Amino acid sequence: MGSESRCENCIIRQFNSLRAMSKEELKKVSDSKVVKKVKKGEAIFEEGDKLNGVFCVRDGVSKLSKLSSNGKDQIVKLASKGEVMGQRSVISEESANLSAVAVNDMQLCYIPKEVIVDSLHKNPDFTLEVLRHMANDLREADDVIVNISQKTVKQRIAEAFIYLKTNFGEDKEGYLLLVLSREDIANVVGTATESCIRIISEFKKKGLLKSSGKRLGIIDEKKLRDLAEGF
Amino acid sequence: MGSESRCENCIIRQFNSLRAMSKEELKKVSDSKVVKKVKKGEAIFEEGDKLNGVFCVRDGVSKLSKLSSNGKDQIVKLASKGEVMGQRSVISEESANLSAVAVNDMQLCYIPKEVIVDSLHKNPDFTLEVLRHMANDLREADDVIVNISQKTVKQRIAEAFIYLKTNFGEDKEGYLLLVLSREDIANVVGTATESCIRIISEFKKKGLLKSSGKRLGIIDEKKLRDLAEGF
DNA sequence: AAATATATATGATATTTGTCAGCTTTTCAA
DNA sequence: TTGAAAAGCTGACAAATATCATATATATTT
Repeated sequence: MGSESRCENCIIRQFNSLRAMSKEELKKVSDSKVVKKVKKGEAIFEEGDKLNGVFCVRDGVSKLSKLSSNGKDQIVKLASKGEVMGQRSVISEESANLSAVAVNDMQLCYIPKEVIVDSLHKNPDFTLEVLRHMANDLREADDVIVNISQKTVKQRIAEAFIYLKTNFGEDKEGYLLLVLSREDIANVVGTATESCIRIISEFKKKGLLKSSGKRLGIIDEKKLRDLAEGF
Repeated sequence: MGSESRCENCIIRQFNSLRAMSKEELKKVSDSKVVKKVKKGEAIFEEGDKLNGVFCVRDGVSKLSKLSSNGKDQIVKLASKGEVMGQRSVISEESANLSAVAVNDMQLCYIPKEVIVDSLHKNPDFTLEVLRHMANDLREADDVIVNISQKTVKQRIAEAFIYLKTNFGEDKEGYLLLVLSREDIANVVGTATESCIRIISEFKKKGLLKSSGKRLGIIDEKKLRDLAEGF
């Protein structure tokens, strides 16, 4: 087994709360973890599932969404390299409130909850680190609430593109690295797919966005930002 | 000083994360805390303030809201007896992302952050308890996101009344104990005040709600629930 | 009690957004 | 490669919601 498959040596850990674990704790995690490969479109877990562990994203992106009573999915968060999914459910000892589906091919480390829960009780540094991450998620969620209820669909779509660029980057040609379908973008923004398509078309016509195949790229970031702010 | 003014004896503590504190920790908290009285409409802290402590609600209700770029307030949470406000900012070492304003006359205990931060580093039981509360807030925030983006204003207002009844109760005459202005209800739901008033009027005409002065009461809870679910 | 301010109410209208239908393009597997 | 399925696109229309104007009721101050 290569040394990079040991959590102690995993660079990704630096980005999440596992960095606050001791050598011994990491050894336990590493010994009990299972590496999983998930293909684009496959589910990692579903709303209502009892999670017996958490998933640490090694590669790829997952959408965390919740089905509303009218049958539409609302994407609440996009989790990428370094993020830990399922923590909330394990901590609350509740079943998952969100579904996780792979947006592209993914590599995950599945860590059984026992070792996590054990550290939560014994290592305050780790617990505090998890708490800090959750505090950050909560602030982001509050921001999303304000945006969805106070901004127009056009503003939110403009904002979504800025978000995709700053969080997932773009290639040398200026296309967003994270490729989402129009439906997924609509589900992030909380609007109908057709409305989303219409506005993206409008942005293309106005020279704010460009597209090539299913890839989308930002041409005029400043104008998009202004739009998102309501100018 | 009456013994009920000592945190060790405070019943309210049973509802929040302070219950996981040791006797000694509570003694420290009690010695450093300051009781504050805030009148209806007064601000406790504002978005952007640096918080040097947290506020434990002893009595009354506070609205936690965020100003959007279009100048409207979005109420993200209503905090009542037992809840601790400002935790998130203290944990993240960031300035407040929300404003807190008293909805009615309030009594608060202000606890300097040092004693909280100290316990967060030393007492994993306490940290875990705070984490559990925050995990719960996060789940609630996710639910709000889905509701706001997928339900109609009418559904959300129906839901808001169910929420107000289950969380704050009603008097013997069947009026909600927590009295909110139509504007506040609109800001909880994320809609224009006029739209909110219109729908409340409609609900009154249909015999779902009743009003007397500024008090509002639920007449037909079942129909309200059905409405909220989209029937 | 009168005067003023604030909250609630309602109509008319404009804007935004969703829905349905049909069409074109792309993707993917047989 | 070719044909089915999925994704993207666009128009027409309907529904939901916001905005503006104005009226009335309620609360607050003088």
